[in-house]
Amino acid sequence: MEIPPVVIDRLPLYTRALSTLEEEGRDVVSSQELGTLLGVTPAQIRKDLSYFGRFGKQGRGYNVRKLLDELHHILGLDRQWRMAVIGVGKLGRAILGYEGFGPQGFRIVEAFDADPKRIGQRIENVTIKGADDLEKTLLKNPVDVGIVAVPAEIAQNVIDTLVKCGVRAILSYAPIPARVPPGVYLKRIEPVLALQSMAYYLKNSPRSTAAAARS
Amino acid sequence: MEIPPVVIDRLPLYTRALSTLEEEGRDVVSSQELGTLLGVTPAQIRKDLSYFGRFGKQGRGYNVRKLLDELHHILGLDRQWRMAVIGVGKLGRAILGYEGFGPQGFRIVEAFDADPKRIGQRIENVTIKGADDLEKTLLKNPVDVGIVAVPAEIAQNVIDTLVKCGVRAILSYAPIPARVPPGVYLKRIEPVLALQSMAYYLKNSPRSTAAAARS
DNA sequence: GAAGGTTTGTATTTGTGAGCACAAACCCTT
DNA sequence: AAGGGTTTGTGCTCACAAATACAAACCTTC
Repeated sequence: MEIPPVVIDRLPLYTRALSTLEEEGRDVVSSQELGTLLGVTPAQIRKDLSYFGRFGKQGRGYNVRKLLDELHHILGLDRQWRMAVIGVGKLGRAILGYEGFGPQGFRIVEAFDADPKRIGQRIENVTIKGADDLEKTLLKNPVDVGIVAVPAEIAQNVIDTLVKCGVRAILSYAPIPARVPPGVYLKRIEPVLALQSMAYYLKNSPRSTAAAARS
Repeated sequence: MEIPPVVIDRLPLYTRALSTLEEEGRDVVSSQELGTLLGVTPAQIRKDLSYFGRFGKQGRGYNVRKLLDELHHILGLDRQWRMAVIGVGKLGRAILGYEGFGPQGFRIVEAFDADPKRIGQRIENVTIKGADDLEKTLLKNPVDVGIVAVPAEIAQNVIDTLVKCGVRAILSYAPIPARVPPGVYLKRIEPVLALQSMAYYLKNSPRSTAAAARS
C-alpha cells in the first residue's frame, strides 16, 4: 500500500502534540481533542493513523504513550540520525547552535566550509572541515542527512556532491529550486517564499477577510 | 473568483526563476522552459497565470520583464514591507543578519527581546527594545509582518500580542501549532518536522526507490 | 449484566487540484 | 502571402485527499 506524502508530513505534528500531552501526564486522548489541539479534523487524524494500524480503543481514545511509541517507530524516530552541515556562515552557525535537533534524535556530526579562515574552528563540539574534504569524509563516515546552508550559486553543486556521497535526505536552506534524483529526499526551508505569498494576502484582503493561509 | 492558496504559493517560485532569467538577459521564456527550470509541468504554470490574466503570446511565450512586473504587482512585491523580529537569541540574530529579505522588499525595522542584557544592543542597524515596549511601539509604528523567534512556551502569547497590535502576517519559527484568528496569515518554518518526515522515507526506502518527497 | 454514552475505524460521498489535449493565435521563412 | 512550426489559454477528465456518516466496539454506571 502506498501512503500519501501529505499523511507522512502530518505524522510529526501528531508526535509533537502527543509529547506535550505525555509531559502533562495525560494517559489517553481522543482524536477529537488532538484535532482541536492541532487545528485538524478528528476524521483526518483517524484516517491518517489507520494507514498504519489500529492503535485506538473505541469509546476511549488513544493511549498517549503507546501511540507516541508507535509513531516514533513508524517515522524512524527511535534511533539517532547523523547530519552534516555544509556552509558555516551566519546561517550555518545558527543551525549548528540550534538546540531543537538533538532532543529529536538528529545530531550534527560534521560541518564543512570553503573559507580557509573558518576551517579548523570548533563550533558546538564540531570541527569545521574544508570543502575539499567533503567527499572523502562522507564516503568514509556516511551521514544520513545533509543540511545545505551555502550561497545559492553553489547550492546545486553541493547537493550533487552530497548525492554522490550517498546522502539520501537533504534539508536545503538555499533559495533555489534544486533537483535531486529519484530516491533522494529534499525539503526546502524558504522564509522568503513564505513572506512573498503572505504579501499577496496582505495586499488583497481589506484588513478583515475571513480566509486563512495555509501554514 | 477565489484563487487556490497552492497557486499563490507557487507564484513566488515563478518570480524567482524569472528574475534569474532576466539577469541572464533573456527576453522571452516559454512555460515549457520555465517548467523544466522549476520542476513543474508547463500546463500548471499556464493555468496558474491564467487566474490573473493573459500575459503570454501564442507561438512565442512570455516576455520575461513584463511577466515579472505583473507578478510583482499581483503579489505586492512592488513595495516595501515593514517587519519586526520578536526574540533575539541565536535564531533571532541569524534572522536579523540574513541578507535575503532586503532585496525582496522585506525590511526588519524593529527587534524585541525580554532579556534585559540584550535590550539597547544594536544589531544590523536595529536597536533591540524590551518586550514591554512591544505593544506601545507597534501601535504607534505599525509593521506589516511579525517574525516570531521566541521559545515555544511563550510563542502563542507573543503571537496573540502581535495580532492585537494589528499585525496580519506572521512568520513563526516556533515549534508549535499556533492558532490565529481569521484574516491573519501565518506561515511556519519547521526544520524539525521536515527532518522527521524525511526520516520515514530514509527508514522505509531500501536505498534506491523511485519516489520523490514533496519539497 | 444491561443500558447509555463515547469514540474508533472505515465505506462512501464530496470537493478540488493537476494533467491532458486541442483550437486559436502568433512568428518566421520562403 | 501562405504555410509550417510553436506556444498559449482553457474546457474536460482523472485522481486523490478531505469530510461525512455509521456500524462496531468499548467503558462506566446503575
